[in-house]
Amino acid sequence: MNTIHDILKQHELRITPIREMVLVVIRDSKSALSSQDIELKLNDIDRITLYRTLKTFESKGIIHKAVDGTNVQKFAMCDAGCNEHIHHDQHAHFNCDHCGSTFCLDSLEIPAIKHDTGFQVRSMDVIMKGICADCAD
Amino acid sequence: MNTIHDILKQHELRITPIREMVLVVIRDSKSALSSQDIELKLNDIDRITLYRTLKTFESKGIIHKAVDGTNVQKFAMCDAGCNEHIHHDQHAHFNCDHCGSTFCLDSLEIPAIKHDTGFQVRSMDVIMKGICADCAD
DNA sequence: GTATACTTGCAACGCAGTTGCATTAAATTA
DNA sequence: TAATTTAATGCAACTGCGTTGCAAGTATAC
Ligand SMILES: [Mn+2]
Ligand SMILES: [Mn+2]
Ligand SMILES: [Zn+2]
Ligand SMILES: [Zn+2]
Repeated sequence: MNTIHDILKQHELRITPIREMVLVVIRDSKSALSSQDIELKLNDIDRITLYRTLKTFESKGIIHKAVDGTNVQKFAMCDAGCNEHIHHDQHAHFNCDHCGSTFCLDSLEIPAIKHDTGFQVRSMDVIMKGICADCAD
Repeated sequence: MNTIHDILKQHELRITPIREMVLVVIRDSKSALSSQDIELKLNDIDRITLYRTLKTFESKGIIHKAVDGTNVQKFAMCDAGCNEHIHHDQHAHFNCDHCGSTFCLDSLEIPAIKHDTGFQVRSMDVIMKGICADCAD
C-alpha cells in the first residue's frame, strides 16, 4: 500500500506536517485542485509555503498540472509510476462550465492525431468543456 | 475582399485608429499574439485600451483565444463566419517549446473522442507542444 | 454642426504566483 | 539523546497579467 508517508519517502522528500496535509487533500479529492482550493480546506496554511509545496510535488512526479484552459493552475495525483524524471500523465481533462471543477479523464484514450504540418509534436493536452456528471443531475 | 475597415463595419464596430492598427497586426501575424506582443509592435498604445479592444474583438467574433496551456491569453483571427453569437474555431493549437509561439492548426481535423464517462462534452481544445516549423531548421 | 453614444486614457485595483531572507524543523551522525 | 547539517517554513515585498471606475475625447447619426 501507499500511505502518504510512503509516497513522500519514495520521492525522497522530508516528511513534514504541511506536506502530509496537502497531499492528503489532493489524494482525497475527486477533482483537480487549485492552490486556493487547498488553502480553503486547510486552516491557516501559509500561501507561499503551499505554492512551494505544490511545485516540489510536481517536480518530483507526485502531482501534475491539470491543464483546463483557465488561467489558474490545478493539480491532481500522478500515476504511481511518475517520478522526478518521467511524468506520463497523457490523459484528457474535463472542465465543467457550471461548477468550474476540473477532472482527470484517466481512462480516456487520446488518439494520435495525424498532421503533416511541419510541427514536431512531443506532447498533447486535450481539454473538454461541458457539464460534469454531478452538475448533470 | 475584406479590408480591415470592412471587418469592423461588418461586426458593427466604430472605426477607430487603434482598432484598425490592432487588427492589422493580428491579421498579418503568422502566430497568435498576446496583448504584450501587440503592445510591442505598436508604439505608445495604451495597455488598458488594448485589452479592451481585444475583448471587444473577441466578443464580436473577429478574433478568438488560442488556448495554448500557458497562462497568457493569445489571440488569432477567427473564421470569416464567426460573429457575436457564433464562434466556430474548433481547431487545435500548437505551442512551441523553443520559441514560445502559438499557432492555429486550422487544417487539422480533431476527431470526436469517445467517452462514456458521464461528462457531457460541449467543446474541446487540443493543445500540441513541441518544436515549430521555424525552430526545427 | 449638434447631440448622443461609444471609445480612450489615466489611476487604482485584484489576483495568481514568485523571490529574498531570516527563522525553524527534519534528518543524519555521533 | 544531543550536535550538526541541510532543507522547509513564514513573512514581506514584488511581478505580471488583466480589470474597473471615471472623466475627457471622438465617431457616428440626425
Ligand atoms: Mn490529470
Ligand atoms: Mn486558433
Ligand atoms: Zn460541474
Ligand atoms: Zn518555435
